Amino acid sequence: MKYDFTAIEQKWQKRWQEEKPFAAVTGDTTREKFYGLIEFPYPSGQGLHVGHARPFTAMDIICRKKRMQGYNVLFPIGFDAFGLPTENYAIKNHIHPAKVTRDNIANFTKQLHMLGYSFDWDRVVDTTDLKYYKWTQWIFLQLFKHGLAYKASMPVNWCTSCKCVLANEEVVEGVCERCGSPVIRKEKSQWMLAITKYADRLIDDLDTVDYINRVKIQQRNWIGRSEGTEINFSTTAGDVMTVYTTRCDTLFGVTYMVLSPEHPYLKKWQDRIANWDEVAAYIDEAAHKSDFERSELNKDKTGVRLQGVAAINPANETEIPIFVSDYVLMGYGTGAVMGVPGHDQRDWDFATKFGLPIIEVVKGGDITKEAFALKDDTGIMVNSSFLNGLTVKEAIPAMKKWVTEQGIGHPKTNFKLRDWVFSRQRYWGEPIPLVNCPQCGWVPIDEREPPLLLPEVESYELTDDGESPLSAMTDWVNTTCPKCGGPAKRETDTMPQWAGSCWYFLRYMDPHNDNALASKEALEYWSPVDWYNGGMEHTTLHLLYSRFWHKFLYDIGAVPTPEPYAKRTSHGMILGEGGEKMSKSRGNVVNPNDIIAQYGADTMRLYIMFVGDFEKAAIWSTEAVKGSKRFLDRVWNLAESASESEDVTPANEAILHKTIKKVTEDIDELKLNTAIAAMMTAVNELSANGCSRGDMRLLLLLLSPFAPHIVEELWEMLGFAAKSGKMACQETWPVYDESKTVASTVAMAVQVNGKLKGTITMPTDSEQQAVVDAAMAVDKVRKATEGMTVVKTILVKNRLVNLIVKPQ
RNA sequence: GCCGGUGUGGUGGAAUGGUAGACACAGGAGACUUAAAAUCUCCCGGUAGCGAUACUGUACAGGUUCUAGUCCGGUCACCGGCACCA
Repeated sequence: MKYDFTAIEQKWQKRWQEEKPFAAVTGDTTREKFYGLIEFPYPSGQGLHVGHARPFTAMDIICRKKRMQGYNVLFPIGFDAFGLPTENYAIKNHIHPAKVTRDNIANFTKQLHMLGYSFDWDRVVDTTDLKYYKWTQWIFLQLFKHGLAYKASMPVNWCTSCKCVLANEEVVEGVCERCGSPVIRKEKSQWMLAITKYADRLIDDLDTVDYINRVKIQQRNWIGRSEGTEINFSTTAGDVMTVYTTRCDTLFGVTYMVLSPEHPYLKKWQDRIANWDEVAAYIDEAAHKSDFERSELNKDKTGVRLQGVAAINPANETEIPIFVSDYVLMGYGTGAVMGVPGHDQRDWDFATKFGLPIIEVVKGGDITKEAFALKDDTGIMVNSSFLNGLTVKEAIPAMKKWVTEQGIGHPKTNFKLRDWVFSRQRYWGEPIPLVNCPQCGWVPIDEREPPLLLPEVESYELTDDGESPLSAMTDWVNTTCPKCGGPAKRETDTMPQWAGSCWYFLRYMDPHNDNALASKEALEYWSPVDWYNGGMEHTTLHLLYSRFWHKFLYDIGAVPTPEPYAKRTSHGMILGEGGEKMSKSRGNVVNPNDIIAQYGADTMRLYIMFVGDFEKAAIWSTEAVKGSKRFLDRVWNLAESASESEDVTPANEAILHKTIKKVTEDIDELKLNTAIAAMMTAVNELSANGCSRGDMRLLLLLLSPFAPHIVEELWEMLGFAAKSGKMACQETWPVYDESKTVASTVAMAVQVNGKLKGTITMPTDSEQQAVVDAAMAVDKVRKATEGMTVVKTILVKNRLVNLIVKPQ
């Protein structure tokens, strides 16, 4: 019989879905659970991409093995379906985004089935489903009620093409992450989420979870905790000006101050500033630049000195000038910095340009050439009164203590992380369930009322002033205040795409619940997610946001664990044939459907796992796919030629046990490429030795998570299915016997002075004397040791012997 | 600039400090075939040699060690992230 993959795959996919579904979770909550999670896809019009196949296949393998090992496994799938591409497509083609979403989900579903993934299809989640997003809205309302959602007028990133506010995280190199158009700054009243209130816990609790290191490091750097000091400077204007510094030890070296152009004192001091016209012009210029332009253009420092106002250095009572310069950011610290040109390179550049004095307060560098910033702990304090003679490390706490005692400052922790801009002036997103009442302010809709439906609109186009399309729907906008009953208006902004993905893994635990986001029992049993795999690109966005929401839900008692994911791994990208990113414009996108049609889904699954180290980027090669197909052909032929015996062939025992061990361990460590290589080696050996049905049985069980269709077919063909009444995927995962993985003899390397001279075959666990005797019998060893004395022998059991020799 | 990662045959990639190149792809030789495809067998880092073999080889130049692709310090290149963060 021929290996007809198309027929086989259709047969088994149908059976798994209709006749013998095996992937649904069991209600048996006494069994140990395993919750394996992949990042649910955005159902784009392009359909599934080989980039999806890599993480999906890996987690499918892990979950299929866990099921065979007896776990109660939850392996769900869903769709993150709100978002701009769908909305833009809808606008362009005049099709309702809900319809676009439905069609795309149907297409994705078909493609996912074609790859044989063992998702629990009863638990599909769609973020645009009212039954789902009413709970997204519910979580938002809880955030609002706890003061973590607030409205603020602030400069926001405004995409000139999408006509939409973007989060800082969505702006890449000054352009919109999605459409590539320039982003400018614009003042707008926005809903914000106070993620910064959780900054400390988001960092500290990383110690409690098993994430790969680079994810932890990236999150820590993104949150950017910095332990410093706030110090108050008095000014000749009478106002006290507060600065933030991590180097309070250099206070005696401060020779000027700089304010950010947005600093409120500038306007306040307008009448005192003699050169106000010049200052105002500078402020205006800065306001018209995007963040990107500001950082681009500021390689050369610019700024204006304020005439008529000065500050006093509290350490030595010296009067120092104040500047305004756009290298100081209003959004970080206090929007004001103290200038220490001797020990900060930016300050040094600035002081040199404006001819300001440079004072050395830490000895160790040459401040006439460049700033002596903190390197190692080499510097010793000078010109600093009571700090003189101390190291920098000693001086920092000493100065913190001093400013605190003097009442002019205090230690302060700052974060780079900003609060999350949560509004979008868009249609295709969750409506924000708030009402603005002229009497009562912002009021949440009544949670007991029917959920706030995203209404049908005539047009999804933005209004001319950049407001959401919803704002044009006066029937919907005009409502009554839930509190006082007076006339009020609904919020017309919607939530960003990240909202729905913040908690979807909770919904999978109990997806049809109408009374809660999930039942307490389901949450208790399934939390936390045992293993979450996803892309590195989501490390600082989705992964951080969802940890934040989850911590909040934990605080209000809605979920039982402080962290959502126990373990996080990350896959590398699949690059096109030329080693470049796959993209439509490069024309190097590989469609999994084409590979499935030509080679079958099992080959596709195997190849995408065999292509390389899972965590690293890998280059796709359609040529190399053949190798995986050939392997399956060999498995097929081997099964057909297997002898009737259901016992394991003695000659194959060692290789089979070794392979069970290797595949079992490699799957747990996500080393799927070497697991497959081990099975290839086993097949090569079994072919050479001749194999029985008993041998085949073990091999098929190991291969079952990787290439499930062909395995089920062969399982049936060899009569195992008829005998046990079970499919291979329902069988018990094979266990290896350590003693059987070891062969009776081993090949050992013989070295003389560390150089390889030959190999010898020895009984396993041979003692040193026997090994040395055998080694000395090797011609090359005898030659190399002739006339020499062996001064030392190093034996590594079952691996090598190294003879250290010296002339006699 | 800072943070993280990577550097191994023609290619993708393997190697708890212990025989570098497993397993594949491509290539070469042969078998089968009228022929091709498929399949099977063998070869396949470099230099020298008919060959046994010798030397050499994991980005570069060092160090530690009986032994280094692996550990340590330095340099270079590439990839990803952040970027005036005080």
